[in-house]
Amino acid sequence: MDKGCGLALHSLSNLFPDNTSSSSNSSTRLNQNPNMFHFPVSLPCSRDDPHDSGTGTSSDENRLPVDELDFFSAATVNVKESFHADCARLDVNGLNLLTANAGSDQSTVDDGVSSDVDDKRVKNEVAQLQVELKRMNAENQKLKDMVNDVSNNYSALQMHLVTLMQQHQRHEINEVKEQEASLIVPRQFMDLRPSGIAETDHEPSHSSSEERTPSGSPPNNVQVTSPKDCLKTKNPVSQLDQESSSFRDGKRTGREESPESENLGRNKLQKMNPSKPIDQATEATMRKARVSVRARSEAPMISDGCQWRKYGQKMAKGNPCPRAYYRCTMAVGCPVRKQVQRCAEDRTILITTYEGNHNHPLPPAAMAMASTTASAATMLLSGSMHSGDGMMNPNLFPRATFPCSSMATISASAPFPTVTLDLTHSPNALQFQRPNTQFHVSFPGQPQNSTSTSATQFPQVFGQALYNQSKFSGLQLSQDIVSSSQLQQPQQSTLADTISAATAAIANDPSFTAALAAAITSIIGGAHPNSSSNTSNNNNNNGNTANSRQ
DNA sequence: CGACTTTGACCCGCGC
DNA sequence: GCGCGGGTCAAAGTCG
Repeated sequence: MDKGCGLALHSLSNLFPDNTSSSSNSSTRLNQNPNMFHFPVSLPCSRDDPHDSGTGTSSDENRLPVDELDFFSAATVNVKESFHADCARLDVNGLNLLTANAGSDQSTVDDGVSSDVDDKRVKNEVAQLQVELKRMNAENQKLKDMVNDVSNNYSALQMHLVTLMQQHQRHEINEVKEQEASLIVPRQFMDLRPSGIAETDHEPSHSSSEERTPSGSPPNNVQVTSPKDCLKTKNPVSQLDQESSSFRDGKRTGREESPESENLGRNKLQKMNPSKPIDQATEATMRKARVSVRARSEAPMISDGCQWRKYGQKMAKGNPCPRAYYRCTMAVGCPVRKQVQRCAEDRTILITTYEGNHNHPLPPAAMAMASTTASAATMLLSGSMHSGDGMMNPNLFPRATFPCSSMATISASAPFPTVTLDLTHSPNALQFQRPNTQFHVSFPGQPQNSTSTSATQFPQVFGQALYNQSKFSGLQLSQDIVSSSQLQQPQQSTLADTISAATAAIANDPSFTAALAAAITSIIGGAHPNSSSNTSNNNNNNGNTANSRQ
């Protein structure tokens, strides 16, 4: 009940901001913590304010202590009048507090009568508290429903997004294949590969995923297990993951889970079967497509909802900070890896590069990041893998305006096609300002100065993924990305507010859970984010052992 | 004792 | 062919 008293004091003071005579202590407390959540119940301690000197009025007791009764008997007129005025105003404010007792309390100073009155008042207060408790429970249930709705909507949107992306990719692949078919036909006559491979290579009925599956790999190496099939039907994201993992499975050699041997097998296979340069390049690009996130963080690693195991560390050239290599450990054989390195120029900037797609179910927090990487890989492939010279074909990108086009660059520095999201600029500027985030789209073999024509057409669907990621993964997000994604978002103004509040919290604490709490808080629209960020942050860190151990 | 990190060695691709 | 740099492996060490 002590906590309830504290809350009640704040509530009462909140209702009576000009009440200084009777509740000086409560006013003092309010001033000390003006941001405390104002629980709208103010019954048990409303009367002990004037003499709150440690004796404490317990509402669990039906009878007040004698000294308190004596206090009532000897109370000054000013205090009494102020108290009853408080009660009257409390009633006016719709809480119906103490009004039944106010008159009788004013009419008598007899201890016995006052005791009865206090009993009634306490009972009344208990009843009021119970009503309020019920109301709060109902409100909590509403909030739970809201959170569930948001989560469900997010999942549904994510699935829909990936489905659309796959459809789009298939469409583009078919178009390009038709275009390339006429160019490749003369070369096919020079191929020494078995005809069966050529048939499968150009089998029009195959989906894009099947086409990415190495047709030259031994069939018995392709794992089509029932759990994965279940994943395929359940989750489009997992379906993407399954595509990438299945083609890796086809490459596996002696060491089952060794990515190195995968590369080795892939390279050997490519040497043995050089007649499929396009598909092999496609596979390599698919595996090497990367999403790089630059964010300011003092933590050794950003929390993204996955569990990672460090498997290596190297000193990269030109950077005094070591580069750490992590592998996803949420499932055996998950091909997803990430590299974490601090920026050489600004060591407060943490550069996290993701590669690959998960082949297992993910928690919601990790789903956001997985969706982003999958989206990035898909988008990169749709623009890079089918152009004959390795250059990105802008015509393959859906038409979408990208507000930060001036900040987008195409770099040849990246060895693999890489999308870089630069989130290192001032989080305060995220509130309602425009471009601070730089968005880089890097492809190998492209000159640095061939800027932004392709990036301007970068699908806004990726912006959607980034929006989701930033909202649910604890990453800072610029209004640039958000604004592009909001082209598909209803309730734009409220979303902007939500994102602004969430990013403000994220700037202080880059953990996912804190961001989620802040986002939910902002959706709810009233509570203070500091009430939940600390504990949620601790919980989140527990889920990332690799992070905690560093 | 199992899970994880550290770190030197190894492999591979690429440029010269 | 050689050297460099990136990426990974795996034995040893560490931690809870």
